[in-house]
Amino acid sequence: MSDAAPAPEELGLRERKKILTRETIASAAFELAQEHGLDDVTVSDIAERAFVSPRTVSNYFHSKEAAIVAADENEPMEMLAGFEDRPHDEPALQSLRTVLAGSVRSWSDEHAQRLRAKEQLIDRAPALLPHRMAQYDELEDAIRHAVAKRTGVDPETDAFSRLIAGAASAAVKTAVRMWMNSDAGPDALAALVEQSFDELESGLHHDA
Amino acid sequence: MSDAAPAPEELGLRERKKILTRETIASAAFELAQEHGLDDVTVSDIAERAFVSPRTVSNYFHSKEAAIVAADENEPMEMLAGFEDRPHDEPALQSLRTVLAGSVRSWSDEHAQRLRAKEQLIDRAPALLPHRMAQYDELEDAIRHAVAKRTGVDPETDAFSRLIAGAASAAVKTAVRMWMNSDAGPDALAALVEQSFDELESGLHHDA
DNA sequence: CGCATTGTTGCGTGTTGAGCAACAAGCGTG
DNA sequence: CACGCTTGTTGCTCAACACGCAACAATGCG
Repeated sequence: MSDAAPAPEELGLRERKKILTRETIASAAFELAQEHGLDDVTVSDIAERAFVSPRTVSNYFHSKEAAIVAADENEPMEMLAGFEDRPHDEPALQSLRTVLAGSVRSWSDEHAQRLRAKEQLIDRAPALLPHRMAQYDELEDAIRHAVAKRTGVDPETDAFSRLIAGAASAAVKTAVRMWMNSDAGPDALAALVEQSFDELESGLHHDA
Repeated sequence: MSDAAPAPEELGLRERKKILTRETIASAAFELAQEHGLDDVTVSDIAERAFVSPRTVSNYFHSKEAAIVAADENEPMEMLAGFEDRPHDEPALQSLRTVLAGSVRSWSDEHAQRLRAKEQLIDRAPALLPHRMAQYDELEDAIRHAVAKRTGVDPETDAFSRLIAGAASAAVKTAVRMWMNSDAGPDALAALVEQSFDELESGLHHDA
């Protein structure tokens, strides 16, 4: 579950199949919701398009909403890849700025476009919002653990890692919200992320 | 019944009754979940304890989870009462610090205790987490609109109000998480809120 | 004091989430 | 390479749920 440092990422066939199934279900759910609207999609519909049984859909997600929101989502751990390699004397906020902006910038145009569409769908179907918020919470958790690990503190009891994780997550969220109604690509999103981090670094004084 | 309802305004009887019903249902839901665990509570149980029909529970909340999380919740607008009265030349972050910390400090010990219990319950029942995150999002929205209103910008397109709202919300969340496993009162929570805002103001440099 | 408005309730229905047991598809070991 | 162990998938079943609808009751207003 929580890959520490070891590199052995040779996944068995089983694991890969599971991941593929999960992605297929999520994509099917998202596409259907986009086509017919959230209320006119059932788990049976999703199952059918994903070539699995309805029961299997339930095995992967507690609800169709969770499945929809999971589509094309970036693993928080992937978003933070490279954080450990940053110089440890660099301020954490700056490391996060570099890594997160870089991660966003590496997205393909297609991936970015799907994420934009997903954000727009969530705005149209408010029932999805809690689940998206939970995803930001996962990102926040990943950041928090990464920061705590670097500074050698307990992620549960350390206030600073919590706060910086929340702030960094808010920076990403802000950038996404600003970007989602434009027609710009990943580069523009990355620039917005950097801009948000700049304001955080300067203590959120309005002139930024 | 069990709650000292904060509905002091001169609302019609109808409005007050609705608010009371909502609070009664939410409290019933929370108490039952605390007593028996989330999975062993049905909407019928909740309805029974709240002296309403199951159908009415559905009228107020889309799910029992939403009802549970709504218990003893502070209206975001109330949390921000007084923000408009702060001097307009004061940095927004400082105004928020004062208002939010003050709001938290004014809570009764009982209210604080119930909120703590709710946080603990949410940790035990992860299915509640998305809904709590959505509540933080509501707080964030309220902050965003308040800040945008003061500076006269469009809350939808202005990046700064989004970011500061997210950061302030993260400050509150951080404080609550740090506080929830202690046995301290509202004053201690308020102090933690102020501490988080201090770190935000100083640009999140670790020495804070 | 009626009439319009609006909250509450019961009913019916399509959907959901999950436990269970059977089956099949990886996987490890000898 | 074949056997058994582990684990993902499926169909079945059922309690619970969300919600539209229409009747009813309480409130608010003129």
